[in-house]
Amino acid sequence: MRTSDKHQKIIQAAIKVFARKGFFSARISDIAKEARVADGTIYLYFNNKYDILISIFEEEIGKIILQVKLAIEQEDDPRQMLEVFARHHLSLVEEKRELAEVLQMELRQSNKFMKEYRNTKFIEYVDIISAIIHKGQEMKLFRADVLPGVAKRAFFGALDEMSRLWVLSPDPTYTIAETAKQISDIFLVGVINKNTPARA
Amino acid sequence: MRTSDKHQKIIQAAIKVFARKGFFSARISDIAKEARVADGTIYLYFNNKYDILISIFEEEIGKIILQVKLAIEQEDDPRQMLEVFARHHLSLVEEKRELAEVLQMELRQSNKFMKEYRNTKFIEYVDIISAIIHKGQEMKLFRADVLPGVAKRAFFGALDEMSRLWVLSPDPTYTIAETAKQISDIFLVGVINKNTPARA
DNA sequence: CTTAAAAATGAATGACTATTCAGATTGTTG
DNA sequence: CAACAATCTGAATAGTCATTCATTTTTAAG
Repeated sequence: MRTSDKHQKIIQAAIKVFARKGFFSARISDIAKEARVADGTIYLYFNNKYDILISIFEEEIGKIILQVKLAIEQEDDPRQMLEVFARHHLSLVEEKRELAEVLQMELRQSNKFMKEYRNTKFIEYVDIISAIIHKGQEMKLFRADVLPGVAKRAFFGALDEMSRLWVLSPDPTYTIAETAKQISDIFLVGVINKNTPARA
Repeated sequence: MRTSDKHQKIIQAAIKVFARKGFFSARISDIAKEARVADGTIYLYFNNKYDILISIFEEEIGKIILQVKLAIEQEDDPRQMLEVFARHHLSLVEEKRELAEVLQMELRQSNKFMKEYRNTKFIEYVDIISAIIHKGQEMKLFRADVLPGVAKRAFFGALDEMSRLWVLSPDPTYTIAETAKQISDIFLVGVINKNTPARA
């Protein structure tokens, strides 16, 4: 039967449960219950608990990358591209909150308990920013003395820290669009006030 | 006997073990072995495994806050203060790598498995940045339209993402001083190239 | 050198849960 | 409607470890 698609059902259940309890505290039986299947059924679709987490990373980040790349291709100004990336990244918290929680919390420390696993999808995601910065430098829009390896992390880190906050405690003080604009703005022109000389 | 100071010995051992295996995979017996005490001894000094982790957060972040505040007090220009903060934050990876790993990986997801625990020390740490930004705005050095709640997270996030990278895989491509300068620089004046008009 | 308190020990206990697999159920084919 | 295959089930297994506590060792006092 194709309509039930247990694989997908289990993945979605696992996202919910991992988001709620964290990977280690989540029980297989919790996931099974959430997915409305027997505990044993999970092992027909996944090798073990880690495998479920890895599948979430691979499959879900894969989808996100496709979407973001598509949105960025619509722009031709790197400055706009950064803002679009920012808006997409921040939107995730709103549109797929549970997935965002799992990626925020579990993805980062996955290296610690899954020694062999290299998360290439995640690298691919962050490298979208490198590409934008590189393009900006080629067009002489961005300073040449900006280190791309640092800048991409700075931009990503800024966005991600905001996501982390929102994931931990939703705060409607600033909207997504506003925050995306503000962060890309700071990144582009800085916080310095150019209208007033130093030693004001 | 005061010279042995088991409490401190256990904390230091726990930092090592948590850094190596992560909180959940770390066994109490691992920590005991590392600290050269019996398993049971740990429970004379801590209530349980979580309590060890919380003690690490409280005590070690406390020390860091003191140091950073002291260093920042030496400066009077907010722009310099940001760079000093950046250098301190990044230095942690080099000077206390194992502690940095634990804070990086476990602190962030602690809310997930310790529902009640609010990490006020961590908030206090990040708020050092708010204070700097606020001061910069008061002095009219920083733009007034910068949202302090976003800006402090953006700056902290940028730094922290670099730390995260270094913690995961030490990379001597850029030095700490260089990276600190670069990040505070981007934050202050942005990546835009002012010498060339747009549509270059 | 006692002796009592304090500190430390580590084997035993008790819970917990990922994973397995013998059997049940469901779907398919002729 | 067989008869077989594919899928699913969930109780049983097996291993792991945090925590306890009866006993031993160390320290301090008289």
